[in-house]
Amino acid sequence: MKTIEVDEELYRYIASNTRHIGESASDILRRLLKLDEQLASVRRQPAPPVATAQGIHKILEQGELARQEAAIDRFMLILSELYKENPAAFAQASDIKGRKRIYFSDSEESLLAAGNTTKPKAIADSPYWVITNTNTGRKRNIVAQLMAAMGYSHGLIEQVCQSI
Amino acid sequence: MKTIEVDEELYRYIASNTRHIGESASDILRRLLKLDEQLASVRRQPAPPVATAQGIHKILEQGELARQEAAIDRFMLILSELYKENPAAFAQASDIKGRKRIYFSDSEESLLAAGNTTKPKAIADSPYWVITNTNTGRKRNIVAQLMAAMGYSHGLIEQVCQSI
DNA sequence: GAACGGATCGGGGGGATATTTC
DNA sequence: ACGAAATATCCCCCCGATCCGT
Repeated sequence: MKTIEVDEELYRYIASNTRHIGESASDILRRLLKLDEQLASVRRQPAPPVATAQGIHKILEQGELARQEAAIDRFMLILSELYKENPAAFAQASDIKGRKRIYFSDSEESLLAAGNTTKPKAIADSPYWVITNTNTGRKRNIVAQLMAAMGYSHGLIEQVCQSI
Repeated sequence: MKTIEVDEELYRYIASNTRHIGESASDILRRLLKLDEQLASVRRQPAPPVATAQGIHKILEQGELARQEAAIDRFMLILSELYKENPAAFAQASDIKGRKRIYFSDSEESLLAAGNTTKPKAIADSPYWVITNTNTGRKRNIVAQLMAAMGYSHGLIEQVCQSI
C-alpha cells in the first residue's frame, strides 16, 4: 500500500462513489478509472445455471461428508465441492459478506484486512479463501447464502446445512 | 489535503500518467477522472425532464431489489438509483423534510443536528446522505415524496414503494 | 499471527411500536 | 380533546471475535 495526497474536493468525490461500507479508496478508484474493465464486465451478469449438483450429492451420499470429524472440515469440503461444481457461479456468488467482514476472497490479505482474527483458510482445489473464525451456525449460514446465490434448490441447501 | 491509500498497481498506474514533472497526484487524478468537467455538468442543472427511469425499471425487473434482505437495503438501493438516473432532479427534490428532521443532505452532521439518533447513511454513488431511523412506512413515504418531486408517474411510484 | 475449533457473549443494526407533536 | 403524522426509544436478532476447552 502506498499513500498519496488528494485535495478536499477530490476526496469528497471519491468518498461519494462508495458502493458499500468498507470499500477502500483503491477499489473505488479502480472502478472509476475502469482499471479492471474486462473483469468488471464479466461479473454481475446472468443468473448462474443450476449446476448438476453431482459432486454435492456424491459427498452427501457416499458419506465423505459424515466422515469428517469437525464442523470446519465439513464446511471446507462443501466449499471445495461447490467451487469445483461450478466455478463461474461460485465466483459470482462469493461476494457475500457480513456486517464488516468479507467472507470470501482470492487473497488471504483482504480477508485479514476486513476484520480481526478472521482465520482465513484456502479452499481446496480453488483460488479462493474463506473466513473461518465463526460458530457453526454462521458456517451453515454462509453455505446457505452461497448455495442460494449459486442457484441450488432450497431442499438441497437444507440438506447440506443439516449435515454440517 | 487528505491522504488515501492505494495499492501498488494503482499507484504505478497513476504515476505513469504524469504529464510533467512535479504534477501532483491530485492533478493527475482530476485529469483522469475528468473531475472538473463532471462537476461543471452537475452544477449546470440541465432541467429535470422526467428521466427514462431505465435504472429503476432495471432493478425492479431483474430482481436486484427483491434480492435485498432488509427494507433498509431496498431503500438505499432505490435512492442510489434515483440519484444516478437524474442527479439534478434529485438535488432539487431532496429538500423534503419532516416536522423537525431533515431527510436528505450532503453532510452527515446536518442530519444528526436536526434530530436525535437519526442514523444517517451515505447513499451509494452519490454525494448525499439520508436519515435512516424510521419505520418501513415512513421509508415508503420518503421515497414516494422524492419520486413525485422528481416527476415520476404515480404508477411507477406505487410500484416501487410496494416493493420496499 | 501461529494450536485450533467454535461456543459464548458483547455490540450494533433494523425497524415496530410507544410517544410526542400538530 | 381527538386523530393523524412524525419522532425516536427500545427490543430483538444478527454478527463479530474473544476466549475457553480440547
